[in-house]
Amino acid sequence: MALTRKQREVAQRDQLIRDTARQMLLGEGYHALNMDRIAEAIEYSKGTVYQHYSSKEDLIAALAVETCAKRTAMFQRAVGFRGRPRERIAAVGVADRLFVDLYPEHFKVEHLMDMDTVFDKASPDKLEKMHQIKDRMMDALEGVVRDAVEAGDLALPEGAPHCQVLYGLWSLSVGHHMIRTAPHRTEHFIKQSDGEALWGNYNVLLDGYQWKPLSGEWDYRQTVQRILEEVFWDEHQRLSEPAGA
Amino acid sequence: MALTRKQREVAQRDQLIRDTARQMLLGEGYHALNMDRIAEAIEYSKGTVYQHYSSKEDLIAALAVETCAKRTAMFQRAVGFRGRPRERIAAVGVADRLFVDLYPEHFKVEHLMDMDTVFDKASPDKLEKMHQIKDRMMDALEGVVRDAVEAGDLALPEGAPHCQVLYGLWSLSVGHHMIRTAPHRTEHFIKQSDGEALWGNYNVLLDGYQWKPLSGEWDYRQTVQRILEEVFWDEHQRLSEPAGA
Amino acid sequence: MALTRKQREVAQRDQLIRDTARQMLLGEGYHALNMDRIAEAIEYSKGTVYQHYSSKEDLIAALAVETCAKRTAMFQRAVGFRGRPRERIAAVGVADRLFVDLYPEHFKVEHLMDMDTVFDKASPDKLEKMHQIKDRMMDALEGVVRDAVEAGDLALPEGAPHCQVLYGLWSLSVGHHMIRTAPHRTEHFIKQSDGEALWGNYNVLLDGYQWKPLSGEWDYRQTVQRILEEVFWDEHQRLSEPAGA
Amino acid sequence: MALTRKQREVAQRDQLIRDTARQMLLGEGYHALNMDRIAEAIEYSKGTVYQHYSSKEDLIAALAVETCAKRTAMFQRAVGFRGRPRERIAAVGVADRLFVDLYPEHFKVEHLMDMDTVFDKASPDKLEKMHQIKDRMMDALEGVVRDAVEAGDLALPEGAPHCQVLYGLWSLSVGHHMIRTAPHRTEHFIKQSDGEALWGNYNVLLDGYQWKPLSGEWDYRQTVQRILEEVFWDEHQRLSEPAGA
DNA sequence: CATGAATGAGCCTTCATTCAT
DNA sequence: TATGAATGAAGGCTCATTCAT
Repeated sequence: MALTRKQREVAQRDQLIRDTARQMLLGEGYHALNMDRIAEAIEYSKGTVYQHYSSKEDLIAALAVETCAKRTAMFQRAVGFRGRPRERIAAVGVADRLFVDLYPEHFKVEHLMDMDTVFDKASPDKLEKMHQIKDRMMDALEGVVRDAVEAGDLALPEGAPHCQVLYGLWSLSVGHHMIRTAPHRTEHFIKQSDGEALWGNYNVLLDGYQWKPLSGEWDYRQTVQRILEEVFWDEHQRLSEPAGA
Repeated sequence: MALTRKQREVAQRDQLIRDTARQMLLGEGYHALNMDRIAEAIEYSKGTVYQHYSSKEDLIAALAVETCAKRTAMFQRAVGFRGRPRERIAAVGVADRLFVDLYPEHFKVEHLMDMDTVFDKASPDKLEKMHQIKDRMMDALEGVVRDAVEAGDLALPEGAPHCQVLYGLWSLSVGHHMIRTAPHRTEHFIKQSDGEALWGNYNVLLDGYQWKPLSGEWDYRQTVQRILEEVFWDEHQRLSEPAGA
Repeated sequence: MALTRKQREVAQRDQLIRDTARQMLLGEGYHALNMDRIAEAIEYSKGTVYQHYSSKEDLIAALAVETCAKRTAMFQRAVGFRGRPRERIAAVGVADRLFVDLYPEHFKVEHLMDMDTVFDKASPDKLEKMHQIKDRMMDALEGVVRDAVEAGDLALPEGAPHCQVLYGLWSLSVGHHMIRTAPHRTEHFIKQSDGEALWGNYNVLLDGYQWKPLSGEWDYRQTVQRILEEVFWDEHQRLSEPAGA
Repeated sequence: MALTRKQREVAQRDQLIRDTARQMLLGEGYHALNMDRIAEAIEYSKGTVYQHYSSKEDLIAALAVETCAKRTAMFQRAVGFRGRPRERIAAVGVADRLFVDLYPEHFKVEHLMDMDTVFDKASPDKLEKMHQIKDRMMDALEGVVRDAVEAGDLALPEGAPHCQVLYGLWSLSVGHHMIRTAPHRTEHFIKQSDGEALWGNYNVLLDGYQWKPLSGEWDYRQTVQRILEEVFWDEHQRLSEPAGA
């Protein structure tokens, strides 16, 4: 048990490094993200940072893996929500909404992995892990679509492949994230609260696919409330608290 | 008039610089984009490049402005398509589809502007211009939505602000672009041809908004054909030609 | 006596460290030689390595001292070979030949001591020891030359100081070692087996000094055989065995 | 012709960089040799140094190539000395003696090329050039040996390959250089002036090979004088001048 | 105007060494 | 005594930017 404390410290610092890196990325942009500044910010030496991540690219990959894993886990839990497929896919939407707020820089990091030399220099096991996580995410989502089709709740348009609906939801989500985290003046169309914009379109798209809404009267609010309470209470609480707490 | 030739040469080189920068960005990624390589590629000196763009950030901003202007222009032309609002907004969808293929790096550049120090160092007039362009784009798009509502073709869901539908379309588009240009393995959901995926969801979203389709039988293909012929013949031709020509 | 086991363990580890360092130097070059890798290779911690050697330079000095001592010891035994001076100096030649094969990195290490900061940072007693060893080596060698001169077997050229012959042999040896351990393409002149090249010139140089060969017919092979059997049987055996044994 | 001045300046700085690097290597050892210090010493920026040599390894390779070329050139001139083979090979000896004094760090640099990652990172053309230079050197030397054999001046010992004599001379030279440039206390055997030690053994080795000396009485001094005057006057003068001049 | 040599701040990374446990 | 996490000086290299020609 003597080791456990050390290990905990290491794990904590691991987290600290990633959080710091994320914050920099979000706050001051890509160019502000460098190993020197991270070391300075966490008040450890550069060498120590390198004992956690063998290179800058490895760190970036770790950031991506971490949030991707969180996202997958949230989606898996969402998919497990008890109810009709439409309710379960709605839970995914809720998960996504929460995820944006919890990890607003997620797609920034993912995009970084493309622009940079990350693929060449990140440790292969991280890349492999990443791929597995994404596979699991797709499996979960596809499960809901399949269930919906089987249950007769969803009839895909003729010629539309099985995955098109997922691609639509995915695009909406990615686009939303990108627009959200841009420092641009986007007040053009965003006159709604952050989540509303995504959530509204999310459901409209599902409606467009004629994914059968629940029992005549579909009460968004109530279902969302149930999802939050039954599946994402922790995340919901965390976001409701004042930021500094 | 003696100056005119000079001016033309300058403008040509301007274009050459931007095209070269774009190509590098798309082909070899952000890290390969540097002033040395650009100068080398265009076979002019670095000093000359700096006479066109006062800094690297200024060049990147210019790239963004250029494609954004193209996009706006295409959207404006799309909006001017003669027909019912649904046809006009379909024309916007067609424009977007063409735009992705013509300037696949557009959102990469836009994203660069966020991650980088671009906003601080790019010339203010470029940023101003950018804003104007985006405003014009929004005006054009909003016009269609307003017309649709006035014509009774579109009834926005209760509580949904006027711009939500645009935000949905915009997110879809941005998300699609980002996913497209990622070197990731995205074969997960993309089993359709490039344009299909976007186009399909674009229309489903409109359907979701219950934006009235034309005259009972809505013939996608025929309308698209008309749009291409009447509005985007040039762009369509350019994309159909063999790349090298 | 309880300590003795501990002491033995320490001495063993001492040897292990030096052997490991040597192997790295020979196999992967100077840049691969660092305290981290040594610690890893011997499966002890870096701190432990530092308990043996107070600095990297101290370790390198120890390597040099060790092989230098071996070399001196071999030369002293060679010099003690029973026979005429020419036979005794031949025994030195045989010793050198064997030494190259046993410690091919010896001059690499010695050279390192020059290039590096070794002299400033190695423990003074090691440097002192080194000097003593070299003195002893010279004493042994000079003894043979003196005996040869006294016995009338060798008449140094006019004006040639007493030590010139030794300097010649020494240069030959050092040069041979350096050429041998270079990864260069040296196939230019080396068409002989490894030892032959050195051995041949060694004797030719002695002949050049008109160092009287034994009894009319000088049989290289037989004398070498006798030297190996009577003086260097162990070393000879060790080199004849398969490497892995 | 306008360019010529620039080019001259560049060439001069090229030389300055190499000279500075050499000086550091000789004076303060390998660890003192780094790009920062070189830049500082030549009073140019690091970037400028890198415009001359693309990497540290490339610079080291350049050092080696330069002195190796000088050496080859000197040997080629020596070989061209008019006289019997023995006189010509003596001229090579003289060349070597001068070379040691002119470029005392030569073999240090050559050795560096082995220890370092030089082979991997130096520009391939430099490595190729190096090889060619060495080939030319060997050709020149072999020519003399062949001529000596054909002229009946030299009868190689039975079984000794054609190149053994060259290997002997080469070893002597390398060994001498290494011993000379070592900061060790080598006063053990070196009681002669610098050149004497090498020169003496050089000739003794040739005698050992029974390479026929000239006309009964062979006058070293006079021949050396002739060689210096006819072939290496420049080098000889340069070395005779006070160092600082 | 065009050039491209020169600059130097800044970044990533390594590794000898120390010291609290 | 053994450990190995932490340190931070040092070094290699890049690249946006300037300016004398």
